[in-house]
Amino acid sequence: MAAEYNFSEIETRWQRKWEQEQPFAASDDPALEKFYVLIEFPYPSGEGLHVGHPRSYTALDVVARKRRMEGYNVLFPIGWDAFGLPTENFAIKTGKHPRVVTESNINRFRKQLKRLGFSFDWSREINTTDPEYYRWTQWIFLKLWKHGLAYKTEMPVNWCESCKVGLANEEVVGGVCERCGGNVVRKSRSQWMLRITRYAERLLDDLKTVDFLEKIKIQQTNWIGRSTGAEIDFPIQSRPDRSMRVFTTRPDTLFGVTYMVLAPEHPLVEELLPRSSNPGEIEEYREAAAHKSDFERTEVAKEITGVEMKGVYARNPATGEQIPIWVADYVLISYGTGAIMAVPGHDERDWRFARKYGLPIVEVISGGNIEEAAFTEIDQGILVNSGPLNGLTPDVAIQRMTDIVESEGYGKKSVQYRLRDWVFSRQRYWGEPIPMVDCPSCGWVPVPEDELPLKLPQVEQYRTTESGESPLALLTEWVNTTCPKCGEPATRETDTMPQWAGSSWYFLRYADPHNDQALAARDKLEYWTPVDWYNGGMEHTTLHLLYSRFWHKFLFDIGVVPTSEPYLRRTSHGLILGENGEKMSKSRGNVVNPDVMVGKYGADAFRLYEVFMGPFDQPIPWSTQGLIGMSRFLQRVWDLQEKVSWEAPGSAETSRIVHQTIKQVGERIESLKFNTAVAALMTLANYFSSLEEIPREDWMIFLRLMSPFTPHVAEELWARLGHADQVSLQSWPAFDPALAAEDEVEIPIQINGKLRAKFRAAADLEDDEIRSRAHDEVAGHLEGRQVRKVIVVRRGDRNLVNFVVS
RNA sequence: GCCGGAGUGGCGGAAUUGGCAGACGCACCGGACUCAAAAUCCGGCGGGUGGCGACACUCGUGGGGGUUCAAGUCCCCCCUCCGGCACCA
Repeated sequence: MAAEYNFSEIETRWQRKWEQEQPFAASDDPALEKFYVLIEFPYPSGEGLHVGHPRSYTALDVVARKRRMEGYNVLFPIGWDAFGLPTENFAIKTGKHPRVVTESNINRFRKQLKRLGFSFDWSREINTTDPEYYRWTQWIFLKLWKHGLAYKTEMPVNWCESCKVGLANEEVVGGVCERCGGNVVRKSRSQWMLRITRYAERLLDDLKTVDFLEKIKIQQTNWIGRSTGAEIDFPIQSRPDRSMRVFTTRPDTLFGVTYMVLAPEHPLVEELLPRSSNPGEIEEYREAAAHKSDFERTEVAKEITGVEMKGVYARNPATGEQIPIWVADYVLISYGTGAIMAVPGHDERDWRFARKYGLPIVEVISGGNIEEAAFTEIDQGILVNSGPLNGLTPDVAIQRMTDIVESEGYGKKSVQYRLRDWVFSRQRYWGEPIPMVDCPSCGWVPVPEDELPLKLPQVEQYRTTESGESPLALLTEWVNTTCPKCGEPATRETDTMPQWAGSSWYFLRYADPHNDQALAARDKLEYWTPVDWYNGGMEHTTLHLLYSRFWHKFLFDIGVVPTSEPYLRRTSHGLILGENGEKMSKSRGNVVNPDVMVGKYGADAFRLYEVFMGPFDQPIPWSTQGLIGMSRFLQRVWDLQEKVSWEAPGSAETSRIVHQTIKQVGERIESLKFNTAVAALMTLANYFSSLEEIPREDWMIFLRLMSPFTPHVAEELWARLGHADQVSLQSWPAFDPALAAEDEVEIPIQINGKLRAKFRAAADLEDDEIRSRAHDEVAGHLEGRQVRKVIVVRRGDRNLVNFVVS
């Protein structure tokens, strides 16, 4: 009689062995074929591990373990994305240093992860808050600066009026402060920016070269938001030396322009103000627009407003017509040229605006009813009232007009991106200090590379100052320094980097985590990168993925990394919801604690449930009952070892099912269908339990297939067969199609598409034979009816006969 | 508003991409074991009609229409839910 299935004893024992022997450490041997599996490294929050974390980790652990068994040298690393707001907020509340808080959070996370038996290479653990790590984050920043990709400019920040704190965008929820619910306004501040827009085109085009889930590519594409069109100059009548440049995607509608609009922040407004007859009114409007928060600006979206610059006119370069100029905040300074030509007949917003202020609406494309609504279709209608464009379709007219403006010299083809430059400053304590010095005579001067890391100094308080500066600004002796260039007194930058900084390159550090000469040695990067398979949450598809691709492309350009894309394949997992189907949160009281679950049912059952619960990429509600089902399954598997026999002869049937399972499990892991991979294993186990004896060879195959999912129990059962080595270090079972093939198949018979009967036949039976056997089987149904056609389908194990009768 | 995803038993979900709808698991029901319960094992489990019965017929994948010998899967229209973006010219 075998011993009880004591999962906790078994799991602790194997985990201890792995801890001592480090069997999953990746070796830097270039002779081996490598495979780099990456999960998003966690933020070590004070709440500890969430049941959502292990969903992705287990899935990729399955992949990593399978690849190892397939003979690859697998790198499956782990680390900590440890800078960030919750820790800082906790520090503000308790006065504990964020470093101390971070350390204890990490210790807890590490312990929790180890308890789940992931095959991480713990020797490569990294931590973004470690000065030896952020030294290189700062180094990359200096390189960006040197190449003109970092600059400082006035930018609005989110400012909570009641907390007196600058907020990150993520902390502004519905226009109010996430923590106190106070009103958030925009304050202008000088901020560090990164020119990600310079990479917009490559970030977009290179998506074609990588294997990301289609929806991820679509989200990135939308986020980058490429628009092609033309820039056109409209001369200002009273200022012949000035013109107003607009961007439009519809140059074909140039003859329909009835007014122009400048964004309130547009510099031309200032210039033209004295020429207008109503400067006061315009000033007032600008003031009001400036004081609107983002929230108000979008809230008021339905109500479109503006003010005319009376007495100032532009001239339509195509028609020579005089057109009025308006200032309106539905035009954004940050997109295009900050100015538009308004075509109310064929743009929905312009139409609403024209209606409201009684501006003329001219039809230049027939096909709609511009009295009712703007006609915006691009694949319908014919150009009218448009001189040389008359009679063309809009798509042709767009090309024609672009050529005209170019040849006439008042415009040019133009591509605009919705992507904005990356606001890289945070007025926060718990982040990487930006290694720059402000010198009165030299301007911004980088801290010399050999002085990195520029360590985060000790402070008394962690809160952003009343004036909205980082807490570092209060450290006079730290702020006051000398200029690295001229040696004169200068001041340090006190802003820190956003949390996105450390995570934009961490996967490179894993290749060579202890290097103190470079972020990683070139040969190690050449060996390990790019990442072969990266999985993470959909919430990171836009920002993190884009930022890290941007940094990687930059590092490629300056010769630091060998490839221009960091990740070959990117997949994503769905959220785990509470049992009630709502998002898990403390306030909803539906949080499931992984420690409790692992304690009660074991890590193997927990892992198995994490991947079995449903389709990997979809949100799924948690079900503790479902987890209990997994623990029952493992108990049954444990009991099966009783039946394993050296003598059992093995049968064709058993081999067939075993080999079908090898195929299914393998394929389903590769295509992220972990839930059905587990189902196939269960089917095999159910089959085993119907046998009197299980042939030892077949059982060994089963254990190898199980081991990526439930490594502890698989090792234990493997060891109990008398093996001294580990099952996770065995090779992945080879699939033999000949053994998997059925020699007899069941053939369903349909009459007019309706199932009427089935029969069993040899798999190699001739079609004619099948037809006549099938005919006999359903003779009763066919009596008195005329068979018009017989369809026989023979496709692998998909067989079918259909009689079409009348 | 725009972009994406989804809608299948009481529940989570399968269905090799046009070929037997409901794999696998949960819940539930019945039986065995037990003094009893739990655990475990065996059996059942979409709806309807007929039959004591193995079974037969019939309806059934959000709704409506279509293509096809054959539709959960393809096409058109509509409804609902989830995620992302949102005055982007």
